[in-house]
Amino acid sequence: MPLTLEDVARLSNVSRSTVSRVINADVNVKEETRRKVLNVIQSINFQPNLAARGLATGRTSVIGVVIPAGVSVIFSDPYFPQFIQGVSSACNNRNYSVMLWLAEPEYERRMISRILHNGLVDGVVVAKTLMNDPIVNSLFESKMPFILIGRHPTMDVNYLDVDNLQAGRKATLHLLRLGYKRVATITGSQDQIVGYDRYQGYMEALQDYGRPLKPELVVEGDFTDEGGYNAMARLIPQKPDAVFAASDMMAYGAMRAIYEAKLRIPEDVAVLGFDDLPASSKTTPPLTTVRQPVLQMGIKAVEVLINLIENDIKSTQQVILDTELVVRETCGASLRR
Amino acid sequence: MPLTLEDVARLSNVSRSTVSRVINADVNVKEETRRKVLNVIQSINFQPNLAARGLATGRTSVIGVVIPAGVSVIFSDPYFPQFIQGVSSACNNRNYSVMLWLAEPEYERRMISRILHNGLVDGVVVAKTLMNDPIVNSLFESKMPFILIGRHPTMDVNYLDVDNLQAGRKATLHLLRLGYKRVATITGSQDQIVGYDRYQGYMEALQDYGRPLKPELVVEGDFTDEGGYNAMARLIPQKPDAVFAASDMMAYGAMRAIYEAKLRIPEDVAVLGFDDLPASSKTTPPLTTVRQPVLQMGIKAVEVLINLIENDIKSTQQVILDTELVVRETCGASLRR
DNA sequence: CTAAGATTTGGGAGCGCTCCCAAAAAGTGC
DNA sequence: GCACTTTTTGGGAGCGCTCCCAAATCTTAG
Repeated sequence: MPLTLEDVARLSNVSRSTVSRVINADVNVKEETRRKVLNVIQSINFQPNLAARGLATGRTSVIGVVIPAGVSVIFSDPYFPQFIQGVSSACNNRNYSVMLWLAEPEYERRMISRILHNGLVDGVVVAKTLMNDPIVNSLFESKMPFILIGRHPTMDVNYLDVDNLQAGRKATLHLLRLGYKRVATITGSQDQIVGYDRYQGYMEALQDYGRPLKPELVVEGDFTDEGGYNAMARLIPQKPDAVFAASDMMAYGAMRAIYEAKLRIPEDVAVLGFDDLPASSKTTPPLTTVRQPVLQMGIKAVEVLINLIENDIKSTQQVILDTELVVRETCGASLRR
Repeated sequence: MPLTLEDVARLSNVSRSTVSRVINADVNVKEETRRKVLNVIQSINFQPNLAARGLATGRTSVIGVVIPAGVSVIFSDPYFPQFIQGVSSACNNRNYSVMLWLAEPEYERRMISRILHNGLVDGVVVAKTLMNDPIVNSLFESKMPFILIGRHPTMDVNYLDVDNLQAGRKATLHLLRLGYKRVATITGSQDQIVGYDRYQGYMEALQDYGRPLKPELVVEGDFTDEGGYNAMARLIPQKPDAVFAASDMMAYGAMRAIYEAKLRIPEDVAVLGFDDLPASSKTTPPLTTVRQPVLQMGIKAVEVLINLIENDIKSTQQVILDTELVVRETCGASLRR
């Protein structure tokens, strides 16, 4: 039922091969012929069958996006929709399609097999890398092009990241410069590289300022609202005057905990987040935070990946994007100067 | 480089055909042979090439998910991640893969072409239907199996929905029963069917109670926080004592507007939302809302769709899932009885 | 006008799988 | 042990495309 190259060939009095050349923009076609064929293609709205093309070329023009994050995170964090939006947009642009895999532990092995051996995709974007992700190891051993979002601490792989360490440092320094004495942090999960890096940045900032690291002012969260709330509840008895939360979601939770303890923001406790989610400009008071270019990360990741695929590049590439400190009210900057 | 059926055949001393039978669980294979072949498959971790299979069978075991909603919505609404999670989970379960398309106006025509004519997918789930979506029309005219999330007002198509009208009615009745006299509503976009239906439910509830519809108590929102805030700002001068927002996001915005007007919730204005987002149990006070089984919707939609595909069903199917009124604090139920 | 070269076109082979039909093997009854 | 049926297996054809090589056509210079 669907149309084939052969149909187009017949209708335009040329051969299958010539039609194929026209479709693939081969230069060796007489202008007149090209026009004739293009007309036919247009008029019957012909689209080549991608399975057949994939079989013949070994390429599918599909890239896979793997989201290893657990269920809880993807539910509540706008990071992923935004990232996927970027990926999707870049793919549309380059005429690729997006295959989405959410890693569920039960299916993980099967999923990896499919990705690697089934010939479904030309390359893979791994959104949010865990410290020891089996997918990354499998990809590394295969010859499938892939790019991680978030640097990898040990392997020499393609990745795209923001400089979380510098960003964490920048955020913490901002609080220290404002004169806070007991700057606490709610870290992200330490099995995620971003969580680890932002915490390192916190520690470096303390060092820059010649302040000792006080373990009682460090609590590990899990990037969720809930986690931020619980962490802050544990932090409050330690009387911090400022807290750097490694995600906006955790900052929201922390703010709730602070209010429930009848403390004021930023007068009693200043808060600084990370992500600049859309809601962060609308908290009371508006949240000071570090903005990540999430959409651009999706776009850029795809561009790098497609470049890798199409030009068969072997050397690894690392891309670092900038973050930006967005100063609003919760850090108390307007009060303190 | 990748392994083929022929390789497996050679290694297990049978023919290509027999291996194919084993892989496709054909009954006409001697048990002994099957075991032998399976062993080889296991030991070399063979995975059939899906492009080749797709070409031979005309099926890809991939379903497409189309999200026509505009950029702004997908950014901030946890509905989509959760829905996709359901879709993905059901697909993993049935050994399908998910192709994701976010509709961007510039690429819409091309996207539709790819979906319909490229042979990439066996069927399509359209998440959130707009009133006059070109994608729906194209799908309807093609023979591609598809299912809409959200009923279609005029066409006889497969869909899965919650009974938004009843839910809107149930929500409004809840407020009326609590004795509120001026029950306002912030509707969803009226070019989305859900927005329209929930508003119909609101009107029916008023009718049930013999109350006239007061146009000054109805403002159209766009399902976003921002839209809810603006709508509520316009509503406040009309002195409503309760408001039914057609989404939780809008309810959040409305609550901000109410607080900024120095009014109390629920004493001065009661609020009722729709969706039961994770954050809704944590607003101050916690939001009374209508819960939709979003995850189940994703799962169920895929199950219906795969059934349609695999059994080549022609008659249309409509599935309606139940909603649940989640009574918390913002409706003032605990105060009023 | 012709030979050599450049441009353009056509058709075979093959990508890895499934489907179908026919051949081979195994089973059955007398 | 033979004829016949049933089960199991093998191999050809073909899905719709690309790639390659050779054939056809057009150019150009002598």
